[in-house]
Amino acid sequence: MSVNYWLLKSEPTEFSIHDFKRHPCQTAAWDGIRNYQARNYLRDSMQIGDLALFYHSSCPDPSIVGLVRIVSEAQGDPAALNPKSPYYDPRSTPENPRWFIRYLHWIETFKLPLTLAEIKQDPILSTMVVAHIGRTRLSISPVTSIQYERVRQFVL
DNA sequence: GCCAACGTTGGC
DNA sequence: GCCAACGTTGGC
Repeated sequence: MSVNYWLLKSEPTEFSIHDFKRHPCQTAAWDGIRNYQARNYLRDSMQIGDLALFYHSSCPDPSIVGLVRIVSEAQGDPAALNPKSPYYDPRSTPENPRWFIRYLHWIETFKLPLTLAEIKQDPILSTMVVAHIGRTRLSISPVTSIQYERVRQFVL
């Protein structure tokens, strides 16, 4: 079983890579996914041990800023069951969850973040899903091993 | 704050 | 099942 690579988007004002590093056990639930394609990646395609590039969006300089690891199976998102949560969804039940979370573990904050502008300029990285207008809404996207290795060359 | 892109909803 | 209207995302 090989390791898959992913890219996960987070707004740094909500939860940044720096918040992640300071989080207890450097482990946090990845929750609030309310997009079906992202849900399917999270629930069906991710495997424990997979690596994910951590991307800061909706900020002055959108960038890949670090690396995290998927450390749990998919679990029902409890926020979907809480009527007071902005992520509440009455169609989700404990027996039949509609939305899911994964626990992630912080691995690394890159010394040199890789900006979206740089991603778009690179012939290999410009093929990444995140670089394409219209796919920017996808909060979880797959990354190839070639793309991942290319990112590593920049952030070293 | 603008707006392109596109997912979701709901009437038919 | 089509598709118009609407809502959301997110770069700029």
